Amino acid sequence: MLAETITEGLNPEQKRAVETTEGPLLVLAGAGSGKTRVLTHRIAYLIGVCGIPAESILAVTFTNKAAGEMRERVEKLLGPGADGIALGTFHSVCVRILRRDIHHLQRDRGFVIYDDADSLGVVKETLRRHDMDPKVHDPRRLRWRFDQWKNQGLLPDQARADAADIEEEQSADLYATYQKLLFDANALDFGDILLQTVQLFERFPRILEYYQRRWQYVLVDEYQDTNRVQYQLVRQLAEGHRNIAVVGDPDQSIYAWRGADVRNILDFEEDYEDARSIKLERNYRSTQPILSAATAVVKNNLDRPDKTLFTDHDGGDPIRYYEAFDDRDEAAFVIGRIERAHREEDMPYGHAAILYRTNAQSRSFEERLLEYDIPYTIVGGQRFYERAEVKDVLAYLRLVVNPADNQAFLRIVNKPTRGIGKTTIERVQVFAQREGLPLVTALGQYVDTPEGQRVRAKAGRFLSIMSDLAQARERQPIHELISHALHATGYLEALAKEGTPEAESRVDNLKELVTSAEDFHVANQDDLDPDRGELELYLDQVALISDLDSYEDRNDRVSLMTVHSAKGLEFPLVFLVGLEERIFPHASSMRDDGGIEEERRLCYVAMTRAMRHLFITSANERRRFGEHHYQSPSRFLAEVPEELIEVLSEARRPSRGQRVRQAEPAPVRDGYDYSYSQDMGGEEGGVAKGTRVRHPVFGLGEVLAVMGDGLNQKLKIKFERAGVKTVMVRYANLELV
DNA sequence: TCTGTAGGCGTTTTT
DNA sequence: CGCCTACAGA
Repeated sequence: MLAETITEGLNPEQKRAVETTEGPLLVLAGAGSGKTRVLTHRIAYLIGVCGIPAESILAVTFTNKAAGEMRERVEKLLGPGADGIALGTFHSVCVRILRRDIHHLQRDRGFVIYDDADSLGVVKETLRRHDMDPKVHDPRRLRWRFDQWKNQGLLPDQARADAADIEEEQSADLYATYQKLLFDANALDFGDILLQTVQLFERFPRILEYYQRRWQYVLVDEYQDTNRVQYQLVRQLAEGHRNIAVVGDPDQSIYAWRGADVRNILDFEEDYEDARSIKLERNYRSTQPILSAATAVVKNNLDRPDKTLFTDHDGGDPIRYYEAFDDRDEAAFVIGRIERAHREEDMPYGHAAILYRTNAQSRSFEERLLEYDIPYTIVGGQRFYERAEVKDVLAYLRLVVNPADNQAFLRIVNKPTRGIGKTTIERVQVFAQREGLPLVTALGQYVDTPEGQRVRAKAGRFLSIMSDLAQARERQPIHELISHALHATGYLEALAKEGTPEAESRVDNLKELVTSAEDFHVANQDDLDPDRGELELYLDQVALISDLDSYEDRNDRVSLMTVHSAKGLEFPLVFLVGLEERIFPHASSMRDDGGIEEERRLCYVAMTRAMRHLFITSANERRRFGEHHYQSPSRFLAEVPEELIEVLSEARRPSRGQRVRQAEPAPVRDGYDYSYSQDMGGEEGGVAKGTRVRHPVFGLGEVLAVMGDGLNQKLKIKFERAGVKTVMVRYANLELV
């Protein structure tokens, strides 16, 4: 194949990045600078021009979507020659390694992958084993801590050795128990997948050598988002041949909270001496105003390498800013604009994206879109494979594959209810712990003990379902197996009996699951692993899939997603919403400078998603947790040069009558406080029994009773239309009448 | 043991 | 506000 065919159309820097095949290479690629292009052309160049076998190339990404896109584009360049490239996420690559070699760590190759919910269950079990109260020791927080340790590449004993205080030591002990429980369940959590791989390589150099020899060329995408373990893994694999190419952008490092360390990319040239580095600064995506605005914002970060993006796209709209009265007004504005562009300019709905900081913000937009009957997709939030009904069925299958999967067992022993309640389960747990058995096995033996007699018949039904499924698995393809399980377990029947709209939608989801399993079956027909059945492969896949991965950019739907999810995507028309202090930047990021800088990078990522039009909005008043909060526009807004912004309107607050106010501003309650809430109430406002007030929702009413004072003062009010309600003075937004 | 409901609590971002 | 858990009653 001719080198020119592959490098054609690349700019000089991109071309250099493609042709520099040997030795360590750092590509600093600004937003929209053709990063994926470089990666894919580089792979094609290695194979097509240098004659490197596809099998010798490893390319790692963070999302399956990025991996899929890359494979597609390489295939376009090479045709079927692209088969055999190891191309996947860090997690999927490591799972493949572990499926082959984890037995060296004295573990079973048939392990299951635990998701967040499963692992939270294990944390709770951990606390139980230590006789600790989950109310005192927050399970989520503990899990987060374990995860951080894993991200750092630390096993329990190392974590304990590094512990700064008694409390951390205690957590490290819990971590040890947690790992033991995972081990017993023959399960790995997300963090383990990476950590155990690094462990494997560290302890068995000969296995590492095998992979080093196999993958002569290693490419890493989004290198700025790698954490410690990922860094170690890359290092291990690149040792020896040192053909390591990493691509990334320090300005787009937005995963520090997950243990990512920008230093990995910033220090690359020191880590790998004689590394070459190439900067891609030409932007092919956005107009100049958008680029200038985004750059102006991120330039406020002190800790960043100098880099300026430029574009040939001359002209372009200024950024438009709308300050909304409240979240509903904000949604109305955004949807109105989308509708107008669709109607007047024939813009396909798929060209528009609404980006927000937190998932919870999607609601008001969703409502409005529904109202206007505009098609949309929400990426993230509740994931398909995390829906209760889907997880339930999958739990049956997981238990078939791996009887040690106690989380799966606990999830479905009594689902649908078959009379195996809490007491029975607790007894079985005790029995299992004493005998050192997995729970299913323990249940089988428990029913033969004298105290187990009572549940014998009920448990027998469950156990026979399990053995029926085990047999069905031998002869049925995955989608039929799932369908079989839905019937055999009585799951569908139970839902049908409910008859609620909710149950119906669950049935729909389960149908969709069967359909998608059939797709999987068809797609995987040819590469069957004799060692591992279809079911195992399927379970791996669903465990590692994310919502974004199944997101197809359909041309006819508005996209709604968090800024994090939007990384790597682009849209002609972008609405960056909720640009308010304490939302973006988020309140929890304000504890240290690093937090604010990460938020600022996040803002940069958000703005650079826009190709042609960028709208920014903020709302003065917002309901959160059902309470009213007042916030000021984000500091990031002030960082955009004035001449690049067109302000569309000043929000005016409707003023009717005197507001009920509290004399003193609210003291900050804690780090999470949204203290822009307007505090009202107290005697100063003149609220007393008999006072007539107006509530924004309930209308006119009369105060029946005043309860408490200060911040937590509540009023019992009899409303003319809404009846008697109790409201918190400081959130109710009352007016004196 | 199951089912319904009251109360508490939470939201940052995700492979 | 809405979800989940804990608890009470059947």
